[in-house]
Amino acid sequence: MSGRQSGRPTLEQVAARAGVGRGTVSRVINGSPRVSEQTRTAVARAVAELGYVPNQAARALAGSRTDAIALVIPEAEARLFAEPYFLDLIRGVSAELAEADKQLLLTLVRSEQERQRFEQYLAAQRVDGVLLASVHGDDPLPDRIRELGLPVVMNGRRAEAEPVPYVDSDNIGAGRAAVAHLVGRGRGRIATVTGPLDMYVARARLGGYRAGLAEAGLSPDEALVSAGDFTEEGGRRAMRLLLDRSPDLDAVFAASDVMAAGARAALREAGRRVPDDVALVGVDDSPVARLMDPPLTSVRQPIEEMGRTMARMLLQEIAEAPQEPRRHVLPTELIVRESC
Amino acid sequence: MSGRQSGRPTLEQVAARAGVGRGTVSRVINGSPRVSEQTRTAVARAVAELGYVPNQAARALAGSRTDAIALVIPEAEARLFAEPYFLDLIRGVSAELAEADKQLLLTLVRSEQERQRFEQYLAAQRVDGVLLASVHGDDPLPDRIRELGLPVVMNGRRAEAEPVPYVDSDNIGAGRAAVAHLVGRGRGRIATVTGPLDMYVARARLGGYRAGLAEAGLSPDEALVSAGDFTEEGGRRAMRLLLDRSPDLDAVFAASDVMAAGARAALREAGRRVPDDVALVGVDDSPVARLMDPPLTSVRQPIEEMGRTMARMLLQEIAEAPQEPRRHVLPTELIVRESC
DNA sequence: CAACGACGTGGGAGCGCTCCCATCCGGGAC
DNA sequence: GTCCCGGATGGGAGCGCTCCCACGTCGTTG
Repeated sequence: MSGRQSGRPTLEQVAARAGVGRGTVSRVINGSPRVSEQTRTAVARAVAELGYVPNQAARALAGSRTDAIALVIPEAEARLFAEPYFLDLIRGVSAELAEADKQLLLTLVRSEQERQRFEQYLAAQRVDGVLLASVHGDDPLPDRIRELGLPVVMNGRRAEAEPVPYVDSDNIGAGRAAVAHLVGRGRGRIATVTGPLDMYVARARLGGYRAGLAEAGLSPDEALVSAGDFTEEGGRRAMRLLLDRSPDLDAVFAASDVMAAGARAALREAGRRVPDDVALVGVDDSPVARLMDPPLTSVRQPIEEMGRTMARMLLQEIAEAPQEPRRHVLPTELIVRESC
Repeated sequence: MSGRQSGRPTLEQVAARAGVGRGTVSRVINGSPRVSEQTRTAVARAVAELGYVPNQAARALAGSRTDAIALVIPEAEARLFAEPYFLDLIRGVSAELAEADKQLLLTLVRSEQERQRFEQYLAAQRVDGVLLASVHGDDPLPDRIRELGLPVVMNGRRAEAEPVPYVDSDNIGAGRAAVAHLVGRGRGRIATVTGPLDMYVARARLGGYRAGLAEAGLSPDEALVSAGDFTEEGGRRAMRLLLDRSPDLDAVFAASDVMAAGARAALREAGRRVPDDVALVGVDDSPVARLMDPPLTSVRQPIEEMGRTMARMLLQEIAEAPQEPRRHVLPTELIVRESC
């Protein structure tokens, strides 16, 4: 209730009130150990009395660090995965950053022009590091950012071997688990609707599918593989193609829930019952899976946890104290419902 | 390709290169008209040659404006509306801000403690203004922020009469449109599953439902009104209750798609066919609506447009040049599908 | 008992920009 | 020719902080 007369208080004013020097207050604020207990309390009281809050701009200017990190999401993908994927990711990142008292700058990139503008930001020293979601197979951005000297962590990777630090989910394991489950239910003609194969995530899930077949002693059959594009319509088309080519299939592993929904519609059109005639498994465990009829068995990714891990890794890179490895592959989990 | 030797270039260096003073370069950068054409070009060339990008922190410190705005989303709601609602909103906000070259700081608030921390940020002068999504009926935050002297714009409102600038969708119109459609299809016993009535949005949709009945000359019946909580489970419970109380109902207006999905499940359990026995309408036009069986008729809100409008309003408030009114109610639109 | 670290502290020197005032220049009015 | 005015320009004075060096003031060592 005091000392509020002229704008926000500054370090200087706190120092005067506590009867110490500017440097000392700064030390207390930043938790330096080189301050006596007595002084510390005196300063803390002055801070409380004046309601002092450090000016972020001044801090950033003097200390050349912003306490903010950027999360970049390509707009096209945000639309594609309309699912809560990105929200979950954001939630995880946000939670971890909040604990570290860092700001989250969200950047939706929707055009090449905006991507360039974003590189400008980086150059303007607005953030201490960058989180990249959903990187394309040939995206040069991660490397560009590193050239600028900024720490980066990606969600997913561009290829099996990825030089830039990343957090991915075990997409191969996801495919294997799905196939194993279907095999366990007695299915022997298991088809798959893949994502676009220029994305590593799609290739990995397909690889898992193949590995699953091999482990079950089933021989691969390219007629049972059809490429979708992670959209519902794409799933529908791919499913029609599969039914056409291999009418005897008795199960389908769709590389995403949305495609599974499309496949389900195509199955209905074709008069196939789920799960009686054809069992169905998706990936993502999105709300859509729960609401489908019948509810969809799906492989869950720990999306929020990926977000948290990314943020944690980035903070360590920024602190130049990477304690964890620079690559993380988090486990997936099969959620069994009535679709198989 | 030049002058890259010592960190990023500063204003001073650009000035030296262009053979002018610091002030002049600043004027050019900021588009001041008081610069001769000739000087302007010379400076522009120096900027390009050195790859100069203004340091944001220095700008903020000297100019006391940050070119960043905060978007605050209560975590609980983000979970509730798991739908793409917030992503769409973010998309709109982001698009508008990108055009104005402003940064978007996303803040997910998940506890009272974090809310207080957020107020600290504001005091730390990190942002020029605040966008508030999904405000509770009795949320004091909007007023608190205004007390701090920061411009605010909310998404939705706390009550019919709302002092703080806001952008809302026409929820009353949504209810009326839904009912009118059902009446047009020959339904006469139209029930509704509402949202939690301590939220204005829920009350408004209920109000629209009632207005719709009145306009059709149907008499209201409280046995046809049941409160949900915007969750699937809540929708299911409310629907069961309605079937119990009014077995003769022939249509339901659910105040959200998610609740409609719950209601649909309850109808299935009860052996009622949709739309033959009971017609169903939701609100949001979310992906869930499209994927339901049968696909759900739903009232679409212009979410992304709301985001854009909010951002535009806020920018005007910041510039102290509000050209638009401080309240916006955007129209909704009925998307007809097979559920009625 | 002098010399010497170690610790706690004060405050100068910037960080890179914006704001603003003083200065300069040229052309028109008298 | 002199005076005046307005537009263009240079650069000082901060903005509020961090960094770091210098300065006591002790307790300890030889």
